[in-house]
Amino acid sequence: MKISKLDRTVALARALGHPARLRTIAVLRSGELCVCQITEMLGLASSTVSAHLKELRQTGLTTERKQGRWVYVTLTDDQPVRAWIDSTLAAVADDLQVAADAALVEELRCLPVEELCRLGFDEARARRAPDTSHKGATVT
Amino acid sequence: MKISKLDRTVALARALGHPARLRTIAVLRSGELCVCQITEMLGLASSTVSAHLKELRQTGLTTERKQGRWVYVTLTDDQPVRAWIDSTLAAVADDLQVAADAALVEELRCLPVEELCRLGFDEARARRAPDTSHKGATVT
DNA sequence: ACTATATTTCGCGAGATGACGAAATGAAGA
DNA sequence: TCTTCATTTCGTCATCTCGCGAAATATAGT
Repeated sequence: MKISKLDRTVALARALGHPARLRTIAVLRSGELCVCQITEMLGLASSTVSAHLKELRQTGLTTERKQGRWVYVTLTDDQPVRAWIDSTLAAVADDLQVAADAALVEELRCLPVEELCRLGFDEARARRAPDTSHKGATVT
Repeated sequence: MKISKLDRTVALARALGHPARLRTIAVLRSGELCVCQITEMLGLASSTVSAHLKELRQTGLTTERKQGRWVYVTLTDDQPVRAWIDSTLAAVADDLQVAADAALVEELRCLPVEELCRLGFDEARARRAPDTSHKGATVT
């Protein structure tokens, strides 16, 4: 038997009911990201991030695309789901953490993915601009 | 320190991320209900229902009003939250379970609360219309 | 005061969740 | 083919969730 609308909606709500997943969805609004970029932003073990991304994918909130060694995550193009995401994220528009995430990701996009993955943000950035300092992803 | 927008939004999503709570919110759209009516609809132990209602209240999705021995639950009048609830519940508009809940609650409203609480739905209903049969709240 | 009873709180057990590190997988380049 | 390495899967552990019944709380009526 098919999954009911009720259960599907519950699953969607649960999926956004965790800070790491909500932050991920929020930051994906600016476009697709590599798994290593999301991992850097969240500051969690890659295995943990993988599990979160799996849940987002299985719930239908995101889709993934594999390109070489890297996996890129995008928001679903399902319109009703996108609309619901938007209405949920409206509440975090001016959240400090979400803003910090967006700013960090903006920087991450400037770095070559292979360097970010291999070295981590601080090292990769040092190669590009050795004199600036790094603010962590987590707001205190 | 105050709770962040992020954490509050996560809490809201989590609160709707359970069938019993989502069904409760859905059925409250038709107006306030007594705890015993919600308990009858969900078919769960009253202690369990009490815990669910506590979470909905603490998250700010509902408010409660005590009248004599009975506690009546209402949706919050906070407009942004109401809007988010509406956009979430749009997805379950045509769900079987949600429709069945609405129909059942329609009947429950016709019964005096004191009889429903004391006897349960079947007994209370038998007193009013001894020859009709009862469809359970749970869709199979 | 005493009883009846609607609801909440408490204590507990089974199962889900989320974190991690280690090991497995799979694609790119040498 | 052999190595490298981004990502996933697996095993484990601590914590949270959600169900229940029993006991506590609080209110109405006698």
